[in-house]
Order: sequence, then C-alpha cells, then structure tokens
Amino acid sequence: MNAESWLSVLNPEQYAAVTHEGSPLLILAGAGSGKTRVITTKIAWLIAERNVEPESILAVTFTNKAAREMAERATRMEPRSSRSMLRTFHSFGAWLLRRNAALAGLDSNFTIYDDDDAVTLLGKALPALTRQQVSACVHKISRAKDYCLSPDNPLLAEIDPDPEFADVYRLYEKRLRETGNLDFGDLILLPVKLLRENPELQSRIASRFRVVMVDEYQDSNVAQFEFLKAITGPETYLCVVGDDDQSIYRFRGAEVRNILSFADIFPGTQVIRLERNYRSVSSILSVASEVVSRNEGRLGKTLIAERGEGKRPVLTFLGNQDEEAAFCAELVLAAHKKGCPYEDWAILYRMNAQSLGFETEFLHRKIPYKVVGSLKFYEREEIKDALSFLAFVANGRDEVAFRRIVNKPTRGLGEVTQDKIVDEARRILFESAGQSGGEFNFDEKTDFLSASRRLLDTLSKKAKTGLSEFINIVETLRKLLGESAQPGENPDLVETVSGKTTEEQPENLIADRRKARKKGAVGLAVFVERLVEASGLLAYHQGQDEIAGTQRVANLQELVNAASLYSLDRSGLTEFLEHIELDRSMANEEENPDSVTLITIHNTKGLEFRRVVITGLEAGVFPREDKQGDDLEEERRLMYVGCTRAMDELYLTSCAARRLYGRTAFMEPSRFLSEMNAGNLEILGRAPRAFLSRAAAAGRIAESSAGRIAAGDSPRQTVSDGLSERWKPGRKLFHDDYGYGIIAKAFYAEEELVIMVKFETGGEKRFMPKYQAKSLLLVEE
DNA sequence: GACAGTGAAATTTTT
DNA sequence: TTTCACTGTC
Repeated sequence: MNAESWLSVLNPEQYAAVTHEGSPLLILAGAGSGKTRVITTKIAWLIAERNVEPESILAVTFTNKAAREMAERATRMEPRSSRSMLRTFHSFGAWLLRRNAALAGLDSNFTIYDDDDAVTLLGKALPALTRQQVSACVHKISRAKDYCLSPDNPLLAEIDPDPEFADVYRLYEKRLRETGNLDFGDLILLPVKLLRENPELQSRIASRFRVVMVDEYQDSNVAQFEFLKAITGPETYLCVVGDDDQSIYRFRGAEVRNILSFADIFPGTQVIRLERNYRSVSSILSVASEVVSRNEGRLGKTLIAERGEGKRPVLTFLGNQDEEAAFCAELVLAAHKKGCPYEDWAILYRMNAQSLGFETEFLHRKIPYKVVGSLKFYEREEIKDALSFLAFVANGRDEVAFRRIVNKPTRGLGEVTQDKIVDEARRILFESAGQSGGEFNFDEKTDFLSASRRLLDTLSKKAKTGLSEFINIVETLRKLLGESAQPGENPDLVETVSGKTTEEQPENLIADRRKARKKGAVGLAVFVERLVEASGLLAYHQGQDEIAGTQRVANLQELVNAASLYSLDRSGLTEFLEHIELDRSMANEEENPDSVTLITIHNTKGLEFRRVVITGLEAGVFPREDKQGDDLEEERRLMYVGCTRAMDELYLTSCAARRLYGRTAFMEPSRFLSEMNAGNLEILGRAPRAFLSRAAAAGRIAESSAGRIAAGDSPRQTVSDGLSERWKPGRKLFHDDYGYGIIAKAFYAEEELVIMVKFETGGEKRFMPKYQAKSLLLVEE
C-alpha cells in the first residue's frame, strides 16, 4: 500500500488533517468519524512523504489497547512507523524515568504501586485512620497529582481545605520515596519535574520529538497537559485529537478545559472538525445529538450521518429489572433466530452491579455472554501474592510487597515482627541518607532483607526460623536471576530507541505465549515458576483450591506463561512487572467469540456494536442521583458515548421499579429520555405519565399523542390476583424502615398492585406488595 | 493467626 | 442484596 492509496480513501476534512503542517492542530473528531485512521495515516504520511524520522514521532494515548491499535495500523501502512514512539502517557513517563533514574533520584528498579498498594502503604504510616479514611486520602492525593499539585501548593485547598491533608500527602510522598517505588501519578508528575529541573534534558527531549500527537485529548488531565508542555518546544509540531462530547473521566481528574481552551493556549492553532460519521445510522445519531446538545460547555459539532436513516431507536418501558433482563434476552434470541450473531449485541449499564441480572437471565436462557471489565485477573489474591513476591525480589525496599508475602504462607511473622524489620530498614536508610547529603542510597544494605538478617537473633525462636526460611527463599531466587547489570543508570540512553521490548510488538504476544506454553517454561517463566513453588504460594493456594474449588493454581500457571516473553534476568523482571502494572488487560483466549457483551458505558469508549441496548434509563441510576451542573453534563456525555456505539440498532430500556440494595424502589424515567425528540423514538410499553408530560411540555410530543400512549401510573381495571383484597385503602400496616402507616390509595400499574401509604411520621411512600411482602406487614385491628 | 459473626455502605475507573 | 471491613473468640 502506498501513500497515494491511503490518502485517496480520506474525506476532505480527514485529508486536511493528515496533511496539515506548520501550526498546532486541534482535530475535533466526532464519534465514529475515522479518528484513528487520521492519526495513523498522519504518522505514515509524515514518514513516507515528508521524510520525518520515525524516531522523532511521539504519539500518546490513554489505553494500551489504543496504543497497540495505533502501532499496528500505522506499521501496516508504513513499516518504519514501528520505530516511532507510540505509547500511553504513563508508559512514556515510565520510559523517561527509567532511562534517567539517576538524574531523577530514583532506584532504576522501581516498581509501580497501584491504588491498593498506596492504601496499604499509607495505612501503615497512619495506623490511627480506618481503611476507608486512608482510601479517601489516597484518592485525594491521586487527584492532587492529576492536577499537578505538590503538598506545598496552596491550591491543594481546592481538593481538601483541611491543612492536615497537605501533611498526609507529604507523609505519603515521604514513605513512597523510601520504598523506591512510584504510583501512577508519579509517572506523569516526576517527568514534569525532571524536565523542568534539567533544561539540558528538556531541550534534548524537545528536539528529539519533532512531532507530538495526543489521542483522546479530552481525557487528559492537568498534569498530562504540563507534561505535554514540558516535552515540546517552539519547533515541535503538536497535534491533538479528541472529542469534547466524549469526555467522561472528570471524576478521575480529566480536564475538559484542556481541549476547550487548546486553541487559546497554543496561538495559531488550526481547528479541523471531523463530523462525518461512518458508524451509525442517522436516526441513532439524532437522538444522541439531541441529548448532548443540551450541554453548555462544549465546542459544538454536528454529526453528519454517512449511512442511511435506518431503524428508529426503540424505547421500552418495563416493570422492573427482571422484565428488563428478559426483554434483552428476547431481543437477542429473536434476532439470533433470524441469523444475527450474538456478538453483534452489547448490553450497556451505568454500574457494574447491574450486570448480575443479565448474567442470571442469559445463563438461564443459554445465551453466551462475556462481562467486560470484571475479570480483574491481576486483582486476584494469588496473582497479587505472586506479583508481590516478584516485586520484592526486584526491589527489596518495597514495603507493601514485603508485608504481603513475608508471612504467606504463615511463617510465624506477625505484624509486630514486620514492623520491627521495616523500622530497622528505615533507620539504616536514614543513616546512610544522612551521610550522603539527604539523598536516599538504594543499595542492598538498606533493604528489608538485610534488615531481617540483622534482626534475626533478637527474635523469638518461631519467628527466627520463619524469617531465616524467608531469607533463604529470596536469596536463592535472587541467585537464580543472576546479578545482571542494572539498566537505566545512563541518562544518555534517552537518545537510543529500544525497538526490542515486547510491549512494542504486542500483536505477536498471544501467539508467542501459546508457543511458549507448548515448549514448557522459557525465559522469565522459568523464574516465575520457581518462585511460585519455592515461596510456598503454590502449595498454599493449592490448599485453597481444594477447600473452595477455586482456580488459583490455574491462574498462577497463567501468570507463569505470561512471563515467558521476558528475559531471565533482572531487567526482564523489571520489564515484566512494569508491563503488568501498566496494562492490566488480559486477552481471554478461552472465551467464545460469538457472545453478547455486557459492559459499563464507560468501558465502551472506542468500541462499536451493531446493536446496543442501554439499560436502566431511570432517574437516580442514569443519570446518577444528585448529579447537576458539570457532573450532569458529564452524565449526558456518557449517554452520548453509549448511543454512538450503536451502528444499526439502538434500544433504550427504563423500569418502573428496581431492586436496589435489596429493596424495591420506584423509579422515574431518566431525564435523558425526555431530552430526546419522542418523534425520533419508537415507544413500547406503558410510558409513565412523568415522561409523557415532560416530553409534551418540552414540545417533544403532542398532548394528544401523550393521551394515546397509555399512561402507566393511571388507575387501570382491577386484575384479580387476590392482592387487592388484602391491601385495601384504610388498612393499617407496619414497615421495617418507616414504621406504622395507613394505606391511602391502592391501584394497578404495570399490571401490579401499587399502594400509597401515609406514615405516622408524615411521609408518604408507594410500594408494590408483591415484591415487598417481606418489609410490609399488615396490622390486624 | 484463623475464623465466625456483626454492621455499615453501596458509581463510573483508560493508567 | 451483597460485600467488605472490623471485632471478638479460640
């Protein structure tokens, strides 16, 4: 394939975006507008047609998946693209820090702490706080880092005005530095600091990367924006691509303002809009646009459907979540009978908890499905154990890892002994830091293993035996790994391009893994296999498998297999750990490819399906309760993202009642439904009056048609199910939560009996006796 | 240090 | 309802 042919398939706006040069460029790419094609073509075009050195191109994304896809597609067009740096923000930050570890004052063997690890670490430093309080602190610290705020920054008050928070943040930083490890925020923050403090390195980086591109720019946070500024110079060609309407990670620090004000911050910015949508039929785009157009803070785009009008989206009102699940199952089965594969379908929901009902129903009806995002392979206990052991071998000062594995399986080393060892190691670390002007000296003498050795004789016999055992295991494993040269000490390495690491050739990963499995353990897998065995973790989890019938040994084997691509030495181990920490997605090889996808709306970003059902469109669920202002706008964008995943058919469901936290609650339809033009929807089921009146008030449907669609909460003829005999107006009853009350009204809605109860406390509530028999008790008079 | 029992809480989560 | 952290007992 040549440049001529890739350019010929572009529309005029895409072409302009690909061939644009000479000023900063903001590409506003609507959903399904061929954004990835533009980025990859641009990379290929720069190399092939403009003779840009592949090494001087940097393209950053947010997910590994997107980075892989970008690399794959660009390389297919122009093989030299494989030499460009196509990474996630975090992976790029890690790359920079690893290669300049000494300059950054870091241990080159640093591993990366996830949020759980951070909570454990801070929890140890602040024993007076409950776990929940610690989690809240870690969360706020993480936000602070997203906004590029150090503990001394007065703006920290925006996150938490309590001056104590800054102290907690400072303490956390101190303890984290002592471990020699980094958290996710540091992977962005520390490179910024490094580049600011080392102008020479900064100019080297800025001159190396002549072209910098950012994908999904609407999801960048302040720190990432600062990072971007730090790696670019006046000569850099900066091109960002994004869609302000798809910014859905505000709660994690994403700053829509980055994209909204890009053109103001980078003078001379040219803006190109990609508004032609190649994914969805126009009737789907209409309702998506109607909702998102109500947002105030947006740059504004109008999607133009390149496909036909298609089928109108179907809005179905259902009685409760069981009916909703059954409705989805029937949709899927009916389509399947007509030849539509299961994989064409995706069931979307706002919260993971909603997946359960669909799983049960689909299991029951034998519909193959997969739940995206709930796998969490790396969060399993056995995997975290093994990874902690690996991390400890790599970095003997990793406090969290040490505490996790030193007494697993139990070796008689309780918390008291652990504290002693940690304190001893810190004492030595401070001593040596004192001698070398405050800089931490990360050598063998200051790690937990040598601290353990020193303390051996002060311990009880039981603890002594256990600790010696532990020391032996780690020493044996370290020997097996060999004392290879430590990478990352040489700042000049930044000039070289590593094209050999596995993460840059991910397309071969799974195939290689399969091959490796057949041959038995190879590479680092040999080491991981030995570690799992020698640590006693294998035996321990084998025991757990036998008790609980779990799959822990199999999971550990999976981890061993995953290590086979890395070299059997220290740098191989570091690479392996970094890869796992930064890319938690695991291709599940066994799953049936022809299955329905159950997924949260957040997780669908970047995906597309022929047929999509967005479920739970009820006030309080979606949008979530108490969402207003900017938060409500974000929920609306989420709705927009959900709708625009659908290519051919979109279904929306809304329930009149829903079991939430073990209690049945009455639901009102989501406001997003009345923000759509009802004329653009096909409405099934009985529409609640609230929906109809709101839609009518908004001019969405005529009053007359509101009358024709039977209102669901209007009294209907009595259905004889015996219930109405017992739950009669005037009867006294007792409710678990609200106490005594009197039935004020009884009527049928959704063919179920509904009673209105006035409580002695003054409140008024509606219930469905059929579902709430347990918490409602009739009082005999 | 393991385990059963209790009580409170309950989004979304690229890295 | 389910989950998970915390508590007290052995």
